[in-house]
Formats: sequence, structure tokens, C-alpha cells
Amino acid sequence: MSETPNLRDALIQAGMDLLAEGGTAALTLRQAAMRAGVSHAAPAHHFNGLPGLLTAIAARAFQTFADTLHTARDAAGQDPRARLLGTCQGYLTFAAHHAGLFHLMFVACEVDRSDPALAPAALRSYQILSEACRPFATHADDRLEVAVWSLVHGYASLGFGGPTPPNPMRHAPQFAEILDELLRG
Amino acid sequence: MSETPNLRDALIQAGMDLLAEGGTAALTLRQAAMRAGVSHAAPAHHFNGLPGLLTAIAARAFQTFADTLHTARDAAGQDPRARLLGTCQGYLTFAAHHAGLFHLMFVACEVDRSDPALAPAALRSYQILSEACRPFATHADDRLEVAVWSLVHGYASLGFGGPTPPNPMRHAPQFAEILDELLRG
DNA sequence: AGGTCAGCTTGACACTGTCAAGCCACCGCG
DNA sequence: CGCGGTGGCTTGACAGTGTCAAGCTGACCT
Repeated sequence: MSETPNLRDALIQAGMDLLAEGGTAALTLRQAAMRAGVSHAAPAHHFNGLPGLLTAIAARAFQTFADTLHTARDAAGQDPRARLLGTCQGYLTFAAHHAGLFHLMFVACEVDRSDPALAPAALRSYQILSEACRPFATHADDRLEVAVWSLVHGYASLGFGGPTPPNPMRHAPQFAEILDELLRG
Repeated sequence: MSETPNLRDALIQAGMDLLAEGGTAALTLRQAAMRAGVSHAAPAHHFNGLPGLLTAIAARAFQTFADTLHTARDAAGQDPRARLLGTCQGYLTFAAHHAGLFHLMFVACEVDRSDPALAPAALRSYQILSEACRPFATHADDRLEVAVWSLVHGYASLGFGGPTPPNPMRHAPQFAEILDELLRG
């Protein structure tokens, strides 16, 4: 009665809430349906099973991810290095604050990566990073983009940017110093 | 009757086989027990539930991972750059050939990362990479180690090193060129 | 010889995803 | 206006999962 104009969005929102609260294990079709106030089989009419819901959540996550990168880049001013660093820090901030979504977007094997709803937002995210790299490209190929992308993604995945320090590292250097290393500080 | 000196190892081996054959979803306590020829509740006497089995598999995977890095480094000769590149390519080879184990080692949230059996092998892997980086370190801190580690881990996680090319990239540059970029070619 | 206990089995429970069948309001058409 | 049809949801069921409690068994120790 409150507000459920369409159930699909409500289920996606419930799934994102569950993911943020209890991690991947808590994200369940039946729990999402219960949160949305419908029966356990209702989600089947809007998604292709659990992978379908996960894919829809990942698609929405890619959109907010692209927005995060965009605003972080623009907030960093006009200097090309500051813009690239800002974009990377947006990347790290998103990974640290939305670990569940980050996991879903990049590593979860249940999401259907061939879903056409996934490509646009993912491509937009990549293009924002790619544009920030362009002023520093010294080769014809895209090796710098791949290098920066791999670097920031690995840094985030290994937990250096997160609140909890990773396993064997006593003190991870700031990402800005590492990026300088790559850009021939 | 064939050979099961201790069930614990048999369960770990069965779990690794299941992981290699059917991915994370196929790795199940009951399936591993069935493969080992015991009842579905037998694993509970050797592991702390499913997370315990996953942790034990991850610990063994870290050992073979460290061995892979070690032999790849030594097979690369004496030149410091060749040794570092060889170590990284061992990293990428392992990630591509043992995607399930790689996932378990670094991202699976079910493994108990505080398990004391996990730290030694993980630390050994890190030290092999760290030693290969040492000739190139130009700062007192370990920023280069973290940079190389993040770079190769991100490169592997994003699928550049794997058999299937990743999403938006038409042609990923070879990792050697990217590593040269980081080492100020 | 008798007791003890680790290791394994059996059985049960709650929970998951998924499918089949049915219900019901709404919408278009005769 | 009546009426068939269909999308959206419910109910019920099934196989599969992890996990716990209880019981059996054989070896080992005293």
C-alpha cells in the first residue's frame, strides 16, 4: 500500500539493501521478495531467476559507479594529473563503501555478463577512466589505460583502499604515490 | 578400499576437483563427501563446516601458488627485470589456469581469513614477489611492491591475462609492456 | 576384559532456487 | 454490455544445500 509502482525496482532496491547489510550470502530471492512484501515466487516474473536479479543489481551498480567516477573527476579541478587521481580515488571510494556491489560488478560468477543491460554502464565507467588517462598516453595502443585500470582495480581488490588493512602488508602506501610511480613522477 | 589414508586430504582433493570442474557453485560439502565415498555429515568431523573446507582448500592453493611463483622466477634466469617479469607471468598463469582457486584465495568471502593455516603460504607468495621487486625499489617504503602487486592482481582479476578477453577492451596490451611502463622503460 | 572416545552414519530440520498450477483483476474486442 | 485472454501474483511442491542431534563401531588404553 505504501508505494510500489512497479515491483521490479522494489526488488532491486531490496536486493541492494540486503547486500549492503549482510553481504553476498544474505542476498536471496526469497528474502528480497519478503522485503518487497510479495510471495517467494513473484521475482520469477521480473527476473530470470537469481542470476537475473544479480545482473539487474549489477547493472544499476555500474550506473552509480559511473556517476561516482564522473563527479569525483569533475570535483578534482582542471589539472590532468589531479583529474586522473580524482577518478582513481572515486574508484577506490566506491570499492570501499560498496564492497558488495563491487564484488557483484566484477567478480561474481552468477551475473550474466552477456546481458545487454550491463554493457552500457560498464562502458561508460571505462570511458571516464580512459579519458582521464588520455593526457598521459605516450603510445599508440591503450597500454596506459590498461595499466591504470589494472593498478587501481588491484589496489582496491587487495583491500589497500578499504577500511581494513590487508593480510601481509603492515602499511600500504597511499595510492597517489603509487600512481606517481606509474606516471614517472 | 582404493586409498584413503586420511579422509581430510581426500575431501580437500575432492573439493579442488569439483571447483576445477564446475566452478564455485559446484563445490559443495555433500558433493565432496560423495566423491570421497563417505556420508554427507562426515566432513563436519574434519572441517568447521563449509567455510572450513573452503579455507583448507585456499591454504593448499596458496602453497601451490607460491611454488608456481618460485619456479617461474627461477626459470627466468638471472636478470632482475626478467625475474620480476617471470614472477608476474607465473601470477597470471596461475590465475588463468586455476580461476576457482584464485577466486577462493583472494575474494571468496566464505573463507576464514583469520585462520592461522592461511597466513604462512600467503606470506611466502608475497615475499617471492617482494624479493623480485627489490632491485627496482627507489623509495624507503614498499610502494613499488604494492604497485606491482596491485598491477598484476588487477590485470589478472580483470581477465586480461585469461583466455577470454574482458568486456570493453578490444585488445589488451601484453603485460610485459605495462610492467615496463611502471618501471620507467 | 572393560571402558572410552574419535570417526562415521543416519535422520531430521530450516532454508534455498525453481517449477507447475491456479487465481484474479484488467484490457481489448465482438 | 459481456466476455475471452493475458500479465502478475499466489500457493504448493520438489530437489538440493548446510547443520545439528543421536547412535553405532571399532580401535586403543588401562
